[in-house]
Amino acid sequence: MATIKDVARLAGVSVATVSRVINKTDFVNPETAGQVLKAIEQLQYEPNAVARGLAGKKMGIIALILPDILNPFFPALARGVEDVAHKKGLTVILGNSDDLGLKESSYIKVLKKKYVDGFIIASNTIREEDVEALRKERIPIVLLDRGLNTASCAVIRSNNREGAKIGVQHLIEQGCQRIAHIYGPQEFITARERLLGYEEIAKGLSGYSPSLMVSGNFDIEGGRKAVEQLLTRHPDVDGIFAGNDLMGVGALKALHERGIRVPEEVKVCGFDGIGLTEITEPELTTVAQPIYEMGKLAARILLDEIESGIRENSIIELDVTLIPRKSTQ
Amino acid sequence: MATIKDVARLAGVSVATVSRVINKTDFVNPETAGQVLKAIEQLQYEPNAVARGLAGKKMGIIALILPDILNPFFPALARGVEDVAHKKGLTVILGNSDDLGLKESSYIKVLKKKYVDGFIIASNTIREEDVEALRKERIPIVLLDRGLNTASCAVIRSNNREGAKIGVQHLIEQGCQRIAHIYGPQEFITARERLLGYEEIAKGLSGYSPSLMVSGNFDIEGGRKAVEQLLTRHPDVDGIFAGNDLMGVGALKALHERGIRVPEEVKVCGFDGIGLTEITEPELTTVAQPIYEMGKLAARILLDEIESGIRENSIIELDVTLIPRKSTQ
DNA sequence: GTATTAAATGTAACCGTTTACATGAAAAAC
DNA sequence: GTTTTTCATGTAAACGGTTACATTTAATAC
Repeated sequence: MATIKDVARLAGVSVATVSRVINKTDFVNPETAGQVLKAIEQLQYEPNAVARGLAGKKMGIIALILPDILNPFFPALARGVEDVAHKKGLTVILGNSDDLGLKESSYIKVLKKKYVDGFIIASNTIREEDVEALRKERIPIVLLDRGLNTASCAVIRSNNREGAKIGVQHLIEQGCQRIAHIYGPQEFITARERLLGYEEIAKGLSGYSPSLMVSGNFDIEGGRKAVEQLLTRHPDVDGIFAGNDLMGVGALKALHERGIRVPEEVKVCGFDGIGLTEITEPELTTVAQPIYEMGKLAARILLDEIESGIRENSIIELDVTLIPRKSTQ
Repeated sequence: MATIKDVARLAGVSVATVSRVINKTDFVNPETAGQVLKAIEQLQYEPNAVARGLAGKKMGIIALILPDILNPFFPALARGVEDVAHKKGLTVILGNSDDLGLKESSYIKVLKKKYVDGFIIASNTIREEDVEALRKERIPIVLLDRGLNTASCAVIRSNNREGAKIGVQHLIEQGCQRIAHIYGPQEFITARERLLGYEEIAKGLSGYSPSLMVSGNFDIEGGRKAVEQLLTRHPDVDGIFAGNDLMGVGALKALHERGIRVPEEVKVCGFDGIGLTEITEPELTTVAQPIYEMGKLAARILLDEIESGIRENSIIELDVTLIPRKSTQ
């Protein structure tokens, strides 16, 4: 592969001039520039990204660290990030943290050494110190789904509490009186917020009882078990608001196993809006986050910060939308 | 951040010696090495990966290019690749090609400039020339699901034809007589092989007819439409072998809409073994590929080639396994 | 007509490693 | 007691760019 020196030689100029032409970083006599461009064309020259990276401390790579790409929530996010990055000529490094602080830190450490331009981290467990360390080194970072106590960097999330209220409200409108909630791990702010949203509305119902809230671990199996537990406590539930779609699916499964008809006897609403909700039987009503858009937005904000160098601290809360389907009609 | 020069200074040796200690690339007096190690520790020194990359033409990054991470087949693959890479201290760059040759080439071009150590490409459309170009520059590459005509690099895939035979055989064993096949785009070798496998077995059935084969585009909607078409042609089908799980899901949906009971009236079998198959109602019998394992294997082979420098040309065909579920019992 | 400024380009240091080659000291060979 | 090896380390040239600063020439000011 040709190097900048080859181009300089062929064009009869110095490497500095070639660099100037390539990067449009300084004025170059149009005639000279023409020579350089011709040489570049002739040699099929392409600047080496690593050399550039070494000189400029930026490799044109953004790091996307998320809990687990196998969790159906994250592919859409990743795709959103990648689409924006790709359009701007950047590439994306993907890391699965399994929500393990240690793994996260290790990714950050390794990737800093690779001069990634910035980080997008979807994490419920990231430590404050990690964010601070990045901030100190002026490495841009955008967080997804992280608590607002930390406004030391841009945070993108959806309006979880409002979403929960919308979901519960919908169940009420569909005629439910005894509405249960399956909540996710309370370390996760998203799970906490949704629980609060549920409580806020459900508390006002005549059939309300705190024991209508059961824990479900954010996965299918958790949702199933939660419903089994719930049914022994409250055989008379007529609505279930699941803290995410996976638990919603689990709920549907458990109900189906027990021969309880959805939506006739019990209505179920999920949260997230992942693709799965369209293939259950019945299809699952859900409070949908704009997942793909969140990924795109995160990438855009990060790229802005990378380009401008000015730190973005805002917390952006995106609206969710109810998608009514068979499971509640 | 401390550099190798700082370490050299503090330890009172040359940078070459430090480099030797770090990389164990040459003998160093244990006492000197001790000094160096102490200095490294004291300065919290970590070698800069980009400088290393520039010097060694390897960034410790592997590129994973796949059609679309949103397609539920691929997250498991990506996770397999990433897990192996991470264990060896490498990172993974993810690219979505949308099965567009142009996008693929563009990724390859960009990533070569970033000195990625190697490529894993899951593609049905990759061009021979792209592979050759990489081979020529001695950049390791592993292909997933690509035709055997090209044995100029390692290829990993599962035994699609055999899998199809197993699936159809299973339907027969469950008592089906008129078994239809929904096939994927015939540009894809996987789709062709599965079709061939189906034909091989189905041809022998008394109720066989070529019009039992309908095209379905490898997605849910395609599967649904295919079944609608199929039912007008052959209202008496009693078994459907879908070329992949997504079309299998579509088939279930179409049948459900028409009030045709699965498995009582029609049995359905999919192919791939993605997670979706466990949440349909009824759960979908499928011929499962070891997706996660394929990802791991691809990464392992690639890493071997990267380390050893010796070119791997084998075609590895992995076994598939039938997972019998409600949709065929 | 000299001083000042602007325009265009070159020189060389720097980014942080690796590594071929050179060097010097000590050990082995004769 | 030289000569040859071996061992341990240093020197400096890559790797392939960017960029601060210097330099040269032409244009403008006075």
